[in-house]
Amino acid sequence: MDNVIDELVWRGLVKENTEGLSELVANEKITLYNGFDPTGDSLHIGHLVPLMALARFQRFGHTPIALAGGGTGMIGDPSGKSAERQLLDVAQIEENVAKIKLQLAHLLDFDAKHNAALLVNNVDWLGKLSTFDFLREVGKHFTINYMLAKDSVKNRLTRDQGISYTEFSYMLLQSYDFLHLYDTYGCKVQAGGSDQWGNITAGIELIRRVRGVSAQAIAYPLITRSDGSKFGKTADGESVWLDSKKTSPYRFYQFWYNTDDSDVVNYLKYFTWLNRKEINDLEQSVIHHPENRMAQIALASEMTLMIHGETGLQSAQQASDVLFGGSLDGLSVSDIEDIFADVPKTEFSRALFASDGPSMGDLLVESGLCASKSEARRLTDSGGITVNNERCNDIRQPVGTDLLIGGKFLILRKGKKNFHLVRVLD
RNA sequence: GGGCGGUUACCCAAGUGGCCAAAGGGACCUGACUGUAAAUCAGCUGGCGACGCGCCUUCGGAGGUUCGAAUCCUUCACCGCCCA
Repeated sequence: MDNVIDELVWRGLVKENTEGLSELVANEKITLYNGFDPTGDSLHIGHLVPLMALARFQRFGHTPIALAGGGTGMIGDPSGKSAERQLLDVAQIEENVAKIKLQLAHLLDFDAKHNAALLVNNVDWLGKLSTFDFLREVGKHFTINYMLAKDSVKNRLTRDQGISYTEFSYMLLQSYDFLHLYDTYGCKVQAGGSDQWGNITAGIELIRRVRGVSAQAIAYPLITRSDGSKFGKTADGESVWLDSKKTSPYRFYQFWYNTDDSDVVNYLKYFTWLNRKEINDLEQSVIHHPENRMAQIALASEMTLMIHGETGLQSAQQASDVLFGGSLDGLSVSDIEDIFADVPKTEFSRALFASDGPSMGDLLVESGLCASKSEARRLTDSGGITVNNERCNDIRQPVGTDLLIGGKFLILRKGKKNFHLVRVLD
């Protein structure tokens, strides 16, 4: 495959694109950018589609720019939002951008010889832009009619809360970003999620008017799951972060491993570096031997390796093998420490276990595995609780030191997948 | 500003004096089956306890009537519709 656009089309990543895009990309090594909001101090897997796409452009010799919306983040993009957003302060955003750069380095090559990726922050130029200049250089080129016609604005106009002048102006700032990057880096292509299309085309419009150049754009589809639920959240509704402190490598691995059969091939295309043949083989495997889950394993491994490295992948796999493979027999104390490093844990003092020890119910609640004693009782009665892989039938059962593995650990499990390590401190 | 209707648990939604910790549906959680899937079936979903039984806290907020209030009254707040 010699054209990045064909590659992206095959991967199902092109939702919209401007007409001249293929030709431009085929004829020259371009510089393109994709913006993202530094609203948190970590990226999550929802950011992966555009970032992986940038990385693919880079592998085809193009130069990617990741634009942190430090300035626009202080304004709030109305796209896809039903209500006015909270404004962030400068210091917070700076801090977020610094942390995010470390994560970007897993995906983009900032040290490449010819086409090193760039990370820029639009507060650097938007912060200097005076209202006066803004109105003369940007505002002058847009009619209100044009702006009102954008979906992001239209949707908000029909709502009671309306839209503030600030958010209404967002598309102009994003347009100015594009113009600035064109002037500074010769950046001719903007990429983004399809919800950004309105803002992106506004930028193309601005460049056409003030520079007479036809800039190009590509928009990625919104990633959906076959059952219609939102991609990127765990079962309990939490985001899956790239930061190992927020989402452990084990949980990260498990997230991908649990992908539905009907989604897994698409995800391999969207998120991994596996090539056409490898993915086709995995697709066959899903069709003929779904129970082997070769595709899920490949997906989970590739993603964990990319984000958490060799060590992260190993510990995630080892933990998964032990936790879902069965027996805890024969594991040493240090094995357990390693394997359960990624599992939530609680530490208790040895004194607590002195006499008969606490009751199972207390332990379940104290460890946070169950929200209340009522819940602990319900789950125990229905057989959903195990201690050291032995089913527990009575929450009043005292837990003495004799149950501790290696005199130190207790492995609590709720249902099939929720593990919790109890560690006794001397 | 005036009139009417509404506010119930995670969400939708019954309930209009005691049998109400509150129907039903969705969603979640757990069990069985399985492939750490999907589908299906079952159970469960305020809290505490001596757990087939009792207690405590909940029906927008605050007061009140009553032996007894989600249910009646007063008042406040918010939402919807109609009239100005």
